[in-house]
Amino acid sequence: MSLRIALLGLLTAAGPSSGYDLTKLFESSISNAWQARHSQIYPELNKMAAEGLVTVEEAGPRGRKSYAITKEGSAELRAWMLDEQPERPHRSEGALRAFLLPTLEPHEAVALLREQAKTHAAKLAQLEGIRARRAESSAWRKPAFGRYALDLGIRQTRLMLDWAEETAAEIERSAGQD
Amino acid sequence: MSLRIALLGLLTAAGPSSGYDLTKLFESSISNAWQARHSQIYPELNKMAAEGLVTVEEAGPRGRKSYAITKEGSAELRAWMLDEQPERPHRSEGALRAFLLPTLEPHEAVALLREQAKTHAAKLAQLEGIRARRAESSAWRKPAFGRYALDLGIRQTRLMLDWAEETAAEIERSAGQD
DNA sequence: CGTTACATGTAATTAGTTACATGATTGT
DNA sequence: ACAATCATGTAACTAATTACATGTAACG
Repeated sequence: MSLRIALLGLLTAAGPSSGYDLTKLFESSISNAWQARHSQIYPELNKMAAEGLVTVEEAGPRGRKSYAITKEGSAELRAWMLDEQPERPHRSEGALRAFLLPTLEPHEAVALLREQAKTHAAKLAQLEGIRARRAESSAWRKPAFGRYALDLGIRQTRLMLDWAEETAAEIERSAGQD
Repeated sequence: MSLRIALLGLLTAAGPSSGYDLTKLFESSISNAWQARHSQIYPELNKMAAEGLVTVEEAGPRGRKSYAITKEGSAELRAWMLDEQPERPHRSEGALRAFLLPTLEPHEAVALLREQAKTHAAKLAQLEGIRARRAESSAWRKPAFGRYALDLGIRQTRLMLDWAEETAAEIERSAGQD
């Protein structure tokens, strides 16, 4: 269901778009929140069109199909935002790795965490760059789109960075006592 | 692949266990990191046994099968921890909601965020309770198992709580200026 | 004329959820 | 006897990934 919601959200945020456009939007704007490949997006758009959540304006070069959200689509999106239960199953390879850290030798765990800290630092720099350069650059209909998710993404990345560094330091300290 | 890793990790952390035990461990200990139903766990254990990553000691009442990790299984787990690429696709309904916040009226968004803050506060209290009561209570072979993942979970939950409250306050402030 | 980007699809496979199905042991 | 818990499985379906397949328009 969430793919559908993400598509309806992008159509609201960016206005009428093709499947191709939406595929790129997944990569460029909400990849921290959700992602999908074109092979999943195209069939879903066709299903949604059949159900009346979006309309197709078949026009444009190369068989391009532009989709626009309908009243029904907006209602579905709104219902999801307001009604849906808060806590759905959540999977995180990062958290799984955290759980499994004690399967490694302390020096290996420390090296792994330091490596990950580097990756998170790079991602953090990238996200902060986006925040600095945002403003009117984006294609959103309201400037607020993307802002809250970006802020959340920056906080989460910083959290992972701090956690990795502090946990590495802690393991080093306790291993040194042996 | 991650289900397999999670199972190998639990068998390392808790020692030989049945599919039933592992199903409960998913619920009670690593639900923040990964979850799986028995209908996914049982077939996966059988596949892993066929591939030699675990051994079956068919014994115990009610057709209970106890699984133990093998050398090959440990090697697979270790390889995943050390070799695997860091950034795999990540989906988060929480982040998707954050992106979609501007589709709501400001007062609705504020109400939603405050509601979520409550949920996160409850979860935080629960996790901190677990941390306070831990020590020798758990079935882990090393006391460190669960500790790093629990710390990470607490940090992440606190982050969501803070983000929800601060974002609610911010939206309220900017909506008040209209 | 060739390459890159645009543009849409389907097929095969793997991962995960929900529902169905069955039976044994323990405790009251 | 009854209920709760232990214990394992399969079937049907939905979600997602990877690979296959095709063709058009724009740019140099």
